[in-house]
Amino acid sequence: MGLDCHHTESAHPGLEGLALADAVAAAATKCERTRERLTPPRRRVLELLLEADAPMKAYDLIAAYGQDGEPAKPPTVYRALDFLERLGFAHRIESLNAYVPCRMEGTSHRAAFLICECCGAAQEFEPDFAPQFAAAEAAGYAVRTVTLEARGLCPACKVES
Amino acid sequence: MGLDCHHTESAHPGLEGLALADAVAAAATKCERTRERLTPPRRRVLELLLEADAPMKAYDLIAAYGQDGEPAKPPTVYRALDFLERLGFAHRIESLNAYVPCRMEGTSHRAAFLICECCGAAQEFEPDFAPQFAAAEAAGYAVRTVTLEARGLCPACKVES
DNA sequence: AAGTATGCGTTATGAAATAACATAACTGGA
DNA sequence: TCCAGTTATGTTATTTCATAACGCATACTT
Repeated sequence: MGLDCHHTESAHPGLEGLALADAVAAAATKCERTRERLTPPRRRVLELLLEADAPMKAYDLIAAYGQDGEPAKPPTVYRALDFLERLGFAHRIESLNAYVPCRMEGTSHRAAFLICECCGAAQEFEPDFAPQFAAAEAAGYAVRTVTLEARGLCPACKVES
Repeated sequence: MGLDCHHTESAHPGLEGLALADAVAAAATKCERTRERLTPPRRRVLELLLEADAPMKAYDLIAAYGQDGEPAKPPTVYRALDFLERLGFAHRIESLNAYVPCRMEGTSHRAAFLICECCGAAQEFEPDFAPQFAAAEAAGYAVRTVTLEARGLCPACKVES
């Protein structure tokens, strides 16, 4: 999927310049409030995710890490991703083995994505998990996190296919 | 997660003997109806999934494949898994990199799981994706498949923890 | 200042999945 | 029944994804 799609529009073009700086600053502020540390590797990985137009693979992040072209070592990036996920700044998309910055406001432990199988775009949306929660409670489960990944075609790709 | 859980009960104990044979026979019948072929490797992997008490990793299947202890080659198992997923006989649980036999009747392209972070059990449940579908349609997406994975504690583990 | 916890750098390894190509087995016509 | 097309398997090797383990550095906390 998502191989050689010619639909070049991106639902979420990456951030640049001021917008990028603002987004990083906002994350830094949030960290300060909770006494978390947005250290250089964490900040760098967050930047890379925010700059990207599409979900990034861990090894893409590793390759892009150094401004000078030097790659990072894998644990550097995986640790940063763990942190960013823990704080709700990023999500892992399981079915893609890829990562995106969080586009939603409140960082509840929930994430829902519409993934285009043609162009590879992944759009986060606000999930309403009420029926699923109800089913889980009925089964006696105590739910902590929920992730949902819907696969199909985005509006642009739907038209042309 | 699911490391050294002492809660030995399994929500879905594996099948044995007649129950196992019946389940495989049922799959064979379904295949005949749609002119699909339940070949020996496919049948063997399905058996292994049905026998298991919990989600199985691909390399567990590879190791357990031969009755004589001989492992399978990875492509053998991955191809069988592709087939079983395509026909709705098995599901991949993305957040575990593991596979389970389908426990639900109708094989729609949907799957929802309650995954216990303590004992590793994964219970399939019937999803009601109405609100998510509505959200997707509203965004212009044409949804093909949906998977949902809820993580938390199963009833048994909830009590003791 | 000492002790503890957290994070980073580094090397190496482990785990999960697929590419590529050759061979074999079904399927459906002529 | 033979041939051609398709589908499935066997096999080797490789790629992709992720973590273990260790030592050092930095930051909180008493």
